[in-house]
Amino acid sequence: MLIGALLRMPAQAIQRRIIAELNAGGFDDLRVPHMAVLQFPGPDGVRPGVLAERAGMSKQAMNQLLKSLEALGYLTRADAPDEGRARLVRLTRRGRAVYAKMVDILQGVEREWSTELGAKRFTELKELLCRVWESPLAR
Amino acid sequence: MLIGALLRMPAQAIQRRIIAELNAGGFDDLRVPHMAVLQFPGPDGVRPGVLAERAGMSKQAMNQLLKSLEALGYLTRADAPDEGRARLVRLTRRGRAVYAKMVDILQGVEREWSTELGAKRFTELKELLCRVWESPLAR
DNA sequence: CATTTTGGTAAAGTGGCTTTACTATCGACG
DNA sequence: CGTCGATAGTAAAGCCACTTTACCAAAATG
Repeated sequence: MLIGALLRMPAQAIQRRIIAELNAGGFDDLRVPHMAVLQFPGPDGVRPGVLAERAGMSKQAMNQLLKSLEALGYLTRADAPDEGRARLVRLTRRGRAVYAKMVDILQGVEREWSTELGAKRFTELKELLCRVWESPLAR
Repeated sequence: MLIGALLRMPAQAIQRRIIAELNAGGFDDLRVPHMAVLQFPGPDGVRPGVLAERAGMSKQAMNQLLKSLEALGYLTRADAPDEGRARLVRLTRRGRAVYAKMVDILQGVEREWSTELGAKRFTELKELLCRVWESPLAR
């Protein structure tokens, strides 16, 4: 079993679970593509272009997602105070609520994995993944 | 940093790299959605419906991908010998070539990570991910 | 101040996925 | 053996996300 599949499968499982639990928990208007915006570390105080680059998509595509989430009441796009042409995404109360819910869900996943693997091994896993993340390989 | 991001980011990086290297290596007609078919453990000898379930999409969507890959010469859809209504996907020579290329790319990634982390830690990482995969959590 | 670059927006086009609907085959049961 | 429900696959229409192309405004460059 190669590393690609070993990372992809649990990552997908977590993604499906987040969507399902958000939809069941009062945020039934969120769809898979919206996750590109809400992904860690979240869009609050960030420029649209930066979000686009993070998500690996065009600025236009990101802008559509942002307009959608703005219409649904999760965020606003305000003019940046310092630079005339820039804008800043700000989460609304509802936006902060959904982000907090996502953190909750993920912490639930971590508790389950920790029980399954043992706390020591789970910590080890996270540390190894952190090392990968810090290295330039994962970019 | 929560486990969702720690798994997602390297998984995405690997995905991007696979696409880029395949496109640069003589398979420039493959797009991201096609990866849903070529994903481990590969489509050879498998029924369309099974592939759809693996990829987490409808049978119709999978069928469109299969038709696309058939038109590009990567696979064929033959009638299953045992059951009249079933079909079996078979990789063509070109299909096997691209699958082998994907394995090559992933082994390259594994070598790099192994160098970066150290062989011992990399093996440890894979073993932990295997444990997660074997447990029912990752489904 | 003119030119280029950068951040963002807008609209049309493309393509992938879902929904709805259908055919063919298999298995179970009377 | 024949009917009926379930299963495997296909087909077409609609929707939605993303790209492409084009554009405007503000900043940086000279």
